Amino acid sequence: MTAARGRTRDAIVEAALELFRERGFEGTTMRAVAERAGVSVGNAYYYFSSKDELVQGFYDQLVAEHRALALPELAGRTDLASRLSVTLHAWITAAEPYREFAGRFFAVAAQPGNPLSPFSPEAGPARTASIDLYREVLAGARIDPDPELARELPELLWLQHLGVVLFWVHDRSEGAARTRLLVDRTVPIVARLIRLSRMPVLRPLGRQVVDLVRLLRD
Amino acid sequence: MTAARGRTRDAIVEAALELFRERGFEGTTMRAVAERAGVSVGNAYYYFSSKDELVQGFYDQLVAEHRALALPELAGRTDLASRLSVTLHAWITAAEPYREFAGRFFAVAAQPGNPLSPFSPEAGPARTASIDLYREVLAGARIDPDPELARELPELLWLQHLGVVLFWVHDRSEGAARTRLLVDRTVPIVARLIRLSRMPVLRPLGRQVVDLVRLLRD
DNA sequence: GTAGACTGTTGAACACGTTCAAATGCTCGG
DNA sequence: CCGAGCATTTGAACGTGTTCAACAGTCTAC
Repeated sequence: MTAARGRTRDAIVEAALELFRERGFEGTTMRAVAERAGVSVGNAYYYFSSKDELVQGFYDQLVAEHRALALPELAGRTDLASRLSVTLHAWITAAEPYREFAGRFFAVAAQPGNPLSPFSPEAGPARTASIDLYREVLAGARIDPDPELARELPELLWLQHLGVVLFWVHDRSEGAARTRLLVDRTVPIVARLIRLSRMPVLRPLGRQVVDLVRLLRD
Repeated sequence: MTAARGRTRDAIVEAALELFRERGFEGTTMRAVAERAGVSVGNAYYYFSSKDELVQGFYDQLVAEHRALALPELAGRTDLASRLSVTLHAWITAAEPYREFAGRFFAVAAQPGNPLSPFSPEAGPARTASIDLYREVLAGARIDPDPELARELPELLWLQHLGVVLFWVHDRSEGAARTRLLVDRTVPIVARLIRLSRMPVLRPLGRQVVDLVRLLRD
């Protein structure tokens, strides 16, 4: 019975997200998730092979919220620096409610081989969605970078995004103020580098960076 | 009895490192550590407040081994790119025996607030030692970077080092071949950027980077 | 030398993530 | 309608990291 299957699954995810918000990741026990979802512990494990896997739902949701928040801000802007800026700030805003347990969560995700790692196959859809957003950020900007570099730029901007996330996770400042400052400082550097990428002196550098990204991707 | 205290502590660290090597981090139980060290479980917790904390010993040892391996290679070299290269390759060599459990370990270390985080106060000595090594890497090279930038370069190179470590943790290739490739591709980029840092067009960029590092450091 | 305090040590007990054999419900060919 | 096969569900049980009340050993002050 597929409908029932879906209902049970959804109930478990919903209960988990609620509890994560209420008590954080560590503070949430599988027994509590099962109880709130109205199922047995074993049943939760029938659908999710580990506690870690329960947060994939949160993962997907965050990407969607980020997009929903960023797109309206992007409309009408053509300057790359400002497009990048609103996109990164939108992420910080979208992630805000999860700050407390995000640390633990991202630590889990940082584990190699973990399905929650942003580089894992399982996270492929969420990763692609995120990279695509940066593709749109670039598409709407009046820029004219080195063409070779241009092809890798969405992925490069996504890597910048990951860097911001990494910083955010460690950021304990009120309202993630330091992360916002980091964004404000980083964005002009990146925008300037992209603008300069056509300069003859920097051409070889651009090529090296392109090679590097391709190596990273396999 | 300070001597006994030290002896017990050492026995626990030693047992832990042995077992980590034999069975990995996850495969090592606190009960096994305590048994091999000839103490009770509770006693192990008297000295180390968690299993995670047991790996601080490994941390310190690795930094020392890295230095010991890098210094002889550095002697006689004056080209920055090659000095950077041998230093990073030396780290990969030093870390090789711990590849299997390093993933779990670094995941723990990536957790904000965790004493094992490279940014934590507890890891201060190991961090300083590592940054100092890069200070020496720079000191022995014939380079002439923007002076403002020069002051932040050791820390910047250490950040590059962290990036390599992060990649290495996820690298499953034979003999960490991909990480070595990454180093070979990254080092020329960094060396070129430093060389170019005096160029007028790049001056403002250098300043922005310096500001950024200072922000990161608090 | 002894009382008291402090340091070091013990192992049973706890809460948790996870597993698994067994029970229950569901589907579909006959 | 039956029953065989499959999907779903259960909760007790296991092994783990961690805690804690109790005990033992050592030092200090008198």
